[in-house]
Amino acid sequence: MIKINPVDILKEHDLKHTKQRVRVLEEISMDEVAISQPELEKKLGKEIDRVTLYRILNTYEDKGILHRIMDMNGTANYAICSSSCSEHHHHDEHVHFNCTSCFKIYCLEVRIPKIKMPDGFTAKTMSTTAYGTCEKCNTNPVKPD
Amino acid sequence: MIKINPVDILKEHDLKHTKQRVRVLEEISMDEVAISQPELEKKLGKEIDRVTLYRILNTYEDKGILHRIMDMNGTANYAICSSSCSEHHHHDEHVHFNCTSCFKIYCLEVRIPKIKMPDGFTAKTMSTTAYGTCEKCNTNPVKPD
DNA sequence: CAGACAACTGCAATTTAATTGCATATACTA
DNA sequence: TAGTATATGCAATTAAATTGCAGTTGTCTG
Repeated sequence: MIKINPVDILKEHDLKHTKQRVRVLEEISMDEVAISQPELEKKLGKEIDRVTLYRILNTYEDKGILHRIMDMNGTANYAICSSSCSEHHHHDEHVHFNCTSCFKIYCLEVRIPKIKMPDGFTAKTMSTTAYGTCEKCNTNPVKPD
Repeated sequence: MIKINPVDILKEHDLKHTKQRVRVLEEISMDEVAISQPELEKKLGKEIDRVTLYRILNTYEDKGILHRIMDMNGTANYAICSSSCSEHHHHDEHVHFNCTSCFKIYCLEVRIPKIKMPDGFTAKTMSTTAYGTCEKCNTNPVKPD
C-alpha cells in the first residue's frame, strides 16, 4: 500500500478530476507490486469501461505518473512512479523483479548500473528485469492470490 | 547475415527436418538484428501458415535455438542464440539495444553486469535493454528499410 | 524400400488485446 | 451558472494469439 493522494496528483499534472481517474490511481496504489492491465480490468471492469481504462493508463504514462513494465508475455504492467519522475523524463531506472512463480512484478530499490554502449550507439534509457522467485514464494512456495 | 546450417541445428535438437522450419531459420539468420514476429509473418506468410510460424518459434525458443526479446510494445522479436545456448539454459545474457528510430533490436556483445538482489529474492535470469539510437540512425538519421 | 507411427502443418473457429469514431456526459472557467 | 473543452461509454473494427482437428510428411524399423 503506497500512500498517495490521487486528487493532488491529478492537479499537479493538469488533469481533470474524474472518478474513473481517481479509482485507477487508488487501485494501482493498493499494493506494493505492479499490476497488469488484465488484472486492473478485472478489478475495475464494472466501474470503468475498458476503453477508458486504456486511455487513462496511456495518459498517466505520458504524464510520468505511472511507468509501464512489460512482462515476459508482453503484457503491460503498471506501477506508480517515484515522485522524481516528471512529464519530461522518467526516473524509473530501477531494476524490476518478475517472479516466475506468482508472476508479480516488483520495483526494486536497486538502480540499473551504467553500461558502456558500443561506438555509435547512444542509449537514452535502460530497462532491466530479473526473473526468479520472490521473497514470498521462496519462504512459502505456494501460489498466492 | 549470420552463418548457420539449419539442417544441422534441427538435427542437434532432435527436430524433424521440414521446409518450414528451415525457412524460418534462414530468414532469421539473414540479418544481424533481431526480427519481430509481424515482420517474419510478412516475409513468410505466403509460404508458412501463421499458426505454424507461431509453433515453430515456440519450439525454437524452448529448445534454446532462438531467444525472444520483447520490445517496448510487447511485440516478440527473435534472434539466433549464440552457440553456447542449450535446451536447458539460455546463455543470452547480453544487453539488447532497441533503436527508437528504426526500431531494430541489436544483440550487443556486452554482458549484463551482476546485480545484487535484495534479501529473499533469487534471480535466475536477467534481461537488460537499452533504448536509444543505433549506429546507422546516428550517422544517417533517416528511417531505413 | 515399404509400411507404420509419431510428429508437423494448415485450416477454421475462437479468444483476447487494443484501437477508432462518435454521441453523450462531465469538469473547469469566466 | 452557462459555455466550452475534455473525458467517458458504447459499438464496431483490427490485430494477436490459441485451440482442435483432419490430413500430410518425416523418420525409423523390419
